[in-house]
Amino acid sequence: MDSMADRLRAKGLKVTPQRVAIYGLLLDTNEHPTAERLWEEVKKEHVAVSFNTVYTTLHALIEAGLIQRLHSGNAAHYDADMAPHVHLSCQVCGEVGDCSADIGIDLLGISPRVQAATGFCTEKVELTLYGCCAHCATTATSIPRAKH
Amino acid sequence: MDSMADRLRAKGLKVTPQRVAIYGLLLDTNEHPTAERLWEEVKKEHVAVSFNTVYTTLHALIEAGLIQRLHSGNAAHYDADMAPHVHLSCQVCGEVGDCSADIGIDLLGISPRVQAATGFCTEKVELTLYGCCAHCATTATSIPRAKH
DNA sequence: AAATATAACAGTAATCATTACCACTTGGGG
DNA sequence: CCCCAAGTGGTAATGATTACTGTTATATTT
Repeated sequence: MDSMADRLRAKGLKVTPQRVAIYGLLLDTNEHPTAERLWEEVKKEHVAVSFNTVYTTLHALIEAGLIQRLHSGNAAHYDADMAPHVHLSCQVCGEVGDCSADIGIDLLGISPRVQAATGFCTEKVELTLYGCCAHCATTATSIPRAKH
Repeated sequence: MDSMADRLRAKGLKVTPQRVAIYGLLLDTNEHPTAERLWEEVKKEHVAVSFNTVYTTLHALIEAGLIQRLHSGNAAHYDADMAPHVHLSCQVCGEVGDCSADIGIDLLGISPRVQAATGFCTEKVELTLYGCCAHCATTATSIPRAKH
């Protein structure tokens, strides 16, 4: 079967408990945690792992094209969903989520049009909306201050 | 006339040589420099300014809604053009530019649709394309290594 | 299944961007 | 012209990320 381990091996990456744990967590969640949050989750799970290894592992997974890194604030967020999609970054709670709804944007079609118009060769498209998520809007205790 | 100074005063900001220099540079260029690059440019111009002041000034300008901050890499880039537009981030030379061509994306229309679908209240939309700019593609001396 | 080469891990230290702090200076309304 | 809130500059601190190095585990070979 096409397990995580197979996918790792297919990219020439050794299969270690740490990698399986980190990649598995990213695949299971539809949130997009930061490296630090991911580290806490991994430790909570079962696996002893250093903070450094989280970074190096994430870097290895990015190089292998298995996950992507999002520039959605001051700290990097990581996403196992490689299909281009819209991200919602809440400036109050700091969470980054997907926009599940179809908002009629053809993200895939952008690259060829830009290439034709400007000669820019696109490798990755990132569409991020910054604002206040529905949850934080209701529990409006703190004033939304943009804390990039 | 609607000078820089007037715009600063209208936002309750004092007009200092440092602010005029920094804001002026951002208005003049259609590049989107980082804070460090901006610092070098300001010093080159005429004004003695500390690196710290560049940051605080940029922050003040952002708060006033006169410029915007872009999350287009590891370092922040700044843009005096407040209209939502597409950015092209070259992973080879690190420059961030505008996509002048119309690529048929309705950036303004996204916010209300997302609000209706998910309840997310959008304050700012950022659409960035990561890849290799036309210039770096021709002078292909270095291998494009995604540094993120 | 043991040996071996190679890649990964953990811990610390270093780097880079950004922010905080505080004493001193300055713009601009009264 | 004077005063004071706001701005500036210098240094120090923080937070995120990367580099380095000795040790350990994986996958492959024998």
